[in-house]
Amino acid sequence: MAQDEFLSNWGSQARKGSLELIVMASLAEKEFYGYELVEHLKARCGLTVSDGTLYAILLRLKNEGFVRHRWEHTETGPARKYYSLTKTGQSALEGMRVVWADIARAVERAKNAKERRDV
Amino acid sequence: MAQDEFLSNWGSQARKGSLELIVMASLAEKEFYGYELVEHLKARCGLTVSDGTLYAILLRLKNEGFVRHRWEHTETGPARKYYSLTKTGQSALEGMRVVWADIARAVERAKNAKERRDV
DNA sequence: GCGTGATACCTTGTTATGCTAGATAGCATG
DNA sequence: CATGCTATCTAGCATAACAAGGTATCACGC
Repeated sequence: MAQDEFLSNWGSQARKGSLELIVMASLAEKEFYGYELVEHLKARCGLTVSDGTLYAILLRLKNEGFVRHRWEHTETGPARKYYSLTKTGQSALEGMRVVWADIARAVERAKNAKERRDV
Repeated sequence: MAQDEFLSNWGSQARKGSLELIVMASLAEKEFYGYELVEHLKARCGLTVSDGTLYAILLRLKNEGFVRHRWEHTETGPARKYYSLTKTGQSALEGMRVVWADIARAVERAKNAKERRDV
């Protein structure tokens, strides 16, 4: 595999899970509809996510009971499905933040092992 | 799904990719043999990884040309396969660190969105 | 009315990775 | 020769990101 191709693929794998956390953290901030969230993630987090990926995540979160949605009609286009975080979702988000912090810490430790050993 | 079960499963997903980065960063520090690495990750990074997971990673990294290995016989037990990072692996590790930093930054931004918006 | 484009939602199939559970094998001790 | 510790490797499963495509609404030009 070419180096660029490897990195691209590895990035997809490394994003697993983190996207769910990012979506839930965003919904904890305010309501979003799907299409809006795609643009939000690009502008705010520098993440280019395809809408197919995002809708799959929202569906999973809904099946888990972490988000709910309400329809809102518009006069300038198709209706929008606004998502918001449930109480269960907020509680799950707390747990996910802890797990993520553990992973991030493990990566930091491994990355800085050499420097810290020299101290 | 129970909350604990969800978190456990989500953690597995979120670890994807990060383990490869952690292993390569560890090998950049010094040589390891597989079994040793399992204990190293537990002690140093607080990560409990099964050996099956680790050997699969090492095999993939070897197929990519990121690590090489040498056998070393012992007198107190079975032979050990010592892994070390190749030049290609070092270069890939640099790229992975950049990608990981992007992901970590995106998560941090999403997590802190509320606070920062209030500033 | 009819095509084009923008908005907005959803589905399907592929692929890669971590996890569980097992298999194999050397050495030491009783 | 059975048990336990070390050490490596394999097979099958579940899950999430991604690409590609489909459906439907509204506005605009012709």
